[in-house]
Amino acid sequence: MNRRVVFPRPLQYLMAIVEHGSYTKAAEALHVSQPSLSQQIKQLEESVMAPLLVRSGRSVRLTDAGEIYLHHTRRAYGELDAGTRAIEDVKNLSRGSLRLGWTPITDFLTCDLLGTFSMQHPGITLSTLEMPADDIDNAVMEDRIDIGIAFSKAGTKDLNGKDVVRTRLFEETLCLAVGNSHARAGQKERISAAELGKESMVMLNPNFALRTQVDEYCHQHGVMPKIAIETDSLSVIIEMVQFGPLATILPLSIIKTQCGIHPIVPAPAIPSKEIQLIYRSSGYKSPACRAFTDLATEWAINRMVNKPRRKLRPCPLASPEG
Amino acid sequence: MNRRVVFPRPLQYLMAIVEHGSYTKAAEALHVSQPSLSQQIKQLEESVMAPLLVRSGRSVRLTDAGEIYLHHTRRAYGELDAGTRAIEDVKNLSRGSLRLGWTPITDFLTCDLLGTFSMQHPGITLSTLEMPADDIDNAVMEDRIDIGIAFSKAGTKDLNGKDVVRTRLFEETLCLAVGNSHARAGQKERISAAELGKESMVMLNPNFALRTQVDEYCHQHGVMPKIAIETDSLSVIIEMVQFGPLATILPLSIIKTQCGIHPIVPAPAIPSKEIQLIYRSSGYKSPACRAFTDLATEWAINRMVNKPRRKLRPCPLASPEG
DNA sequence: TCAAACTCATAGGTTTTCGTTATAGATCGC
DNA sequence: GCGATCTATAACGAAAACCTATGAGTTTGA
Repeated sequence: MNRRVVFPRPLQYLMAIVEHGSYTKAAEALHVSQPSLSQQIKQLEESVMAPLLVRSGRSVRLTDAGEIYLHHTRRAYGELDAGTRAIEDVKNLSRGSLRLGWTPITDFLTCDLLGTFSMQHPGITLSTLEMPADDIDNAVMEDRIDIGIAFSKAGTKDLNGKDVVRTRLFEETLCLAVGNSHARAGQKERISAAELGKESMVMLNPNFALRTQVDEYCHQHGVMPKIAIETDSLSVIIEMVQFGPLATILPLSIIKTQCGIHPIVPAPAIPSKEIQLIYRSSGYKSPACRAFTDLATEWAINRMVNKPRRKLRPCPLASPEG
Repeated sequence: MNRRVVFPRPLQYLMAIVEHGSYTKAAEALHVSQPSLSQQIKQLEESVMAPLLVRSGRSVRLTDAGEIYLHHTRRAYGELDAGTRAIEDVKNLSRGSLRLGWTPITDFLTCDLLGTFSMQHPGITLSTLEMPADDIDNAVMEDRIDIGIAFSKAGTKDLNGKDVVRTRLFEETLCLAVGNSHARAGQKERISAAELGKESMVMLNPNFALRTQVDEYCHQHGVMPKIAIETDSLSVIIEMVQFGPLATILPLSIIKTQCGIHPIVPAPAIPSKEIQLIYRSSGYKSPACRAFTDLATEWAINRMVNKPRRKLRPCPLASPEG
């Protein structure tokens, strides 16, 4: 009889009495006085409006009703016992869930992190939501997601007193990317802002942080980018660049992991952007959430070290590797 | 939230808070003050050593652990709720069990009663134990069976102060029984004790009440019965009589229900014996037990009225009929 | 058969738990 | 920022659970 399980005393007593076949023995086992059992059982019988135990001199036995009621009692006890053990599982990270929000860019950059986490904690159910960068802060605040992964927001209201906190994971430098058949394929030299303005580009929609970043860069250097195609799909961009004459601007590490596209570093570098973890600063953080933030920072450090990485087809949640 | 169900208050509160999404609303619904909920939930969280609810200003939400624990809580609640409803079933006789003890003779006389009961209360699980007449009283006292059906015991210690009571169901007259091929087949006249002593008989073992009864009768009339075969099986006896030259002595109603055997009434009648219901006088009687005794007395009365009955092969628990 | 031992039930007093009121701290909407 | 709303805390009172002492009924063993 586990004291740690929340369970009605009368029912614990009932089980113990049947188990020991005697009020007295059960009382000893439970470290309570025997009259306590008498009283509690009496009240229980009144509450269910039926006798549960027959006290016939030598032995205590179950009535018909008692037999059936005890069966349900035991099942209920097992259920609550399982409940407390399940809580342990949550604490151990052998159970739980984690809702992750990220953008169409950051998923490419961190899906490996997700794979690592999933492998380390196979019991945690991960669910990811792709969403615009602007939504992520709200989603965190409104508790639609536990953790967000996004680019740092451009200066505007960096920490507006809300209870979300953003921590740096790593930085990404932005490069021009061209395919194998592109005229600049294999170019080692850096490319100037002016030259960059001459390339036909496939780019993300202007509501992406990455796009506004590029637009600002071009504006600062007095060039007007030639946007051939706009899309909200990173896969589309990569596909177009891989097999066509169009260029694009993407984080360097994404370019490196994709087959058939090559980076060309711009001469005045495009200001690098921070990839950040976004989560509630105050309030409850589930064990899974805490574990994820811990793993993420650790992973970001290792990422700097093991820079060379295998080329991958775009595939969030792909097979994990260091 | 049913007050009649035995269930831990903290868990009832937890369910209500989640249901209403607020401590205050749950407190109103439960007709308790709001601080009660705060305290109980706090204690519950301490007892399971994990936060279950996140109070984040506007809304109250479940934590990861709370989600899982609530699931188990609801199941446990349902289990105990089902338990109290199951007790109602027992009282309604739509569930329950009844253990019946009888002898190899009385089962033939009352299996129709059993069939009737089973049909009236299909939810009651009947289990029958065939046992020597002498065991039945002990079995009732030791609560191995709920009800016994046996012949009245010959005078000896009729009611020896124990808490078993015997009530009369009906009486049986004992007759000589012969098969179709027997010399006396079809005899209408009564048979004297002396003539009876000349018949070769197949009889029950001497430890059966019926047998001792016959032995006494013979002794009183100064005849020595010719026992050709002794057995403890009534079926064997009937089989032997049906298809052989042997006779036997059996209750009249058994003879009447068997094909191919015929009764011959002895001239000084063998003292008739009472078939009795045996059960505990004091202590708990299950609803099923009570219902059975009620039905049995009613059935015994009707039995006297509808005397003619169909011929049956020996078959306890055969298809019921009036 | 009787007494000792054992069982559960009951009564009265004590401790613990639970519930309530009052109030403080925090958050949300205006 | 201020009022409204919600939860947490504190202190007190009510209810319950528990314990000791004792009684009634049974069983055991001499």
